[in-house]
Amino acid sequence: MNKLGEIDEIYRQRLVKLERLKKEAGYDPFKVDRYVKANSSQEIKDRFGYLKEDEVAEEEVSLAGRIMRLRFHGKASFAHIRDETGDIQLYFQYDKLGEEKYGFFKTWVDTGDILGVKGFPFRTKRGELSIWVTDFSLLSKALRALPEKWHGLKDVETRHRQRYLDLMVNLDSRRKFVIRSKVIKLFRELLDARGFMEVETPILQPIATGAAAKPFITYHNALDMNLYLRIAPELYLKRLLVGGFEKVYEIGRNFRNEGISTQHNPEFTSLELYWAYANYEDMIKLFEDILSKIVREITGGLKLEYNGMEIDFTPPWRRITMKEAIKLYAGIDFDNIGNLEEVKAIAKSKGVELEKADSLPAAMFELFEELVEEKLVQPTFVIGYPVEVSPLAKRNAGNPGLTDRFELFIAGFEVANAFSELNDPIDQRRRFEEQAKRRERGDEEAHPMDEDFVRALEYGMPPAAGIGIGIDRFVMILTGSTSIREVILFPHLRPERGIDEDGEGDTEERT
RNA sequence: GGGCUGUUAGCUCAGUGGCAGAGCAUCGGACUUUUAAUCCGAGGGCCGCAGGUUCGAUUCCUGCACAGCCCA
Repeated sequence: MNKLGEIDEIYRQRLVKLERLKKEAGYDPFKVDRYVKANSSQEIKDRFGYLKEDEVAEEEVSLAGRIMRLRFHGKASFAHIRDETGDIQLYFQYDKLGEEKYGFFKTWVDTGDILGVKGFPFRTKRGELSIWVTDFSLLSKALRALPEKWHGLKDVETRHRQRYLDLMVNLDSRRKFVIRSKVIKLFRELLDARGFMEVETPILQPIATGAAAKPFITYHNALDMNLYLRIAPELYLKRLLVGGFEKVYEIGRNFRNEGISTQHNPEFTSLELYWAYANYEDMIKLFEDILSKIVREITGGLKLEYNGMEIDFTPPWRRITMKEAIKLYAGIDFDNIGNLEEVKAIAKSKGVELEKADSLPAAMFELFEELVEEKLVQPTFVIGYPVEVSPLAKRNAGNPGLTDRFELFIAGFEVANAFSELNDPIDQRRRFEEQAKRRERGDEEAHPMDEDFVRALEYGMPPAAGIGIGIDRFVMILTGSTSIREVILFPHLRPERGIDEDGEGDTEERT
């Protein structure tokens, strides 16, 4: 890896070159503060695609970007310049530019430099649309060498630590983040068009609730109190329904103090949405619609390939109860199981050690996570979640042991979690108390009591449905990424040796 | 947290118990339509870090760090 503070041969040469450039040519590339560019490489390729070989356009264009490759041939040279829209070839010719300008180019311009360019679009003898350069400005210099032009930058660690390098040279990586941005924009557009209002609720919370997860703890000096980074915005958004907003959503970061994996980053982005006077069935319809529209907008169709699986987003998507799913995929029929000991024995025979489960429904949920989730490749709404594992969801009218909840699975992992919201303050208090008992027994992920939230429900919350969607995971599926780190610009990594190492242990000095 | 694998030049990678290698990149030279341009020449290394074994370790062993994958 190209370490911070490390002076290699190329760096040293470039430093000397920069000093010579300032002295001998009287030019400081870092003093340039703007460049008027009228065009982009993609626009030029689109507009002048009609040019035949050796044909030169009459219109002069200007663009700017990074020099990715350079080929000097005596008195004529080629380069490829990359801007946000892609690459285009530049042709520098002695006769066109004159001795001084051509000499400047040959002497001072390196790969990696940022160049502003004016010239005429033309097509070369070999058929590549290019710019016949009439003038250029060196806008910034690169002191470090670009990664190799053919193999590029492959090292995953460097790609994540130095994302700027990854984005510079790996166009597929750029593509993924463009898609990510578009997906978030599409959510906003589709929700705003349906009358939903985007809101912002606290990230620093006095108690961390709304999900089963361990929070990060931080400290507020002036208030002399601990605060938690939110694990979910859920309870604040529901307070807004109590307050009278009927359709709200929040797109933002949640923080969970848990392990890191290809599907988990300590901070991740969710969309949470609450919809008064609707139930979870309405939510299923809404998100079948919205998600399939996004898939179509991004990929141009409703089918896509992910990790060797073909996934078909054509609605309606399959619905299955958790009990049916376990019967179908794990061969365990809960209708024929009488007690916890029995299910633990069956689970063991399937190679699953039920550790946390202290009730039949909890065992069912754990078996589902262990044996079924990964098999749900096509978009599938799993319904019929036990009330024990759904402390914020409304009970099913016909079966009070179950809740009106669904989770959406795609490609074998959970993408969304939704339910008809529990709005009975008495039941909510009881369920918080049940969770509190779990905490006392050592379950750090159980919900703490939120007295103010219960008080809010006591004023009356309309019946409502809510949903939380993992944006990162959805983007993984849309971009064909098998690791969440591929769709997070700066994923969490341990400190790099010799760089941010001193970030540990000196917190006192920074207060 | 556990297991496996990896860490060698700016990048991508070979390699060996006995002088550290290639391609690209870089530097010098030639070349006025190239496409991984070509040709001639040159420089560049804490072989992740720390110990151990050995006459000798980049190589073998142990520990540590970081990363990737799998499992929990």
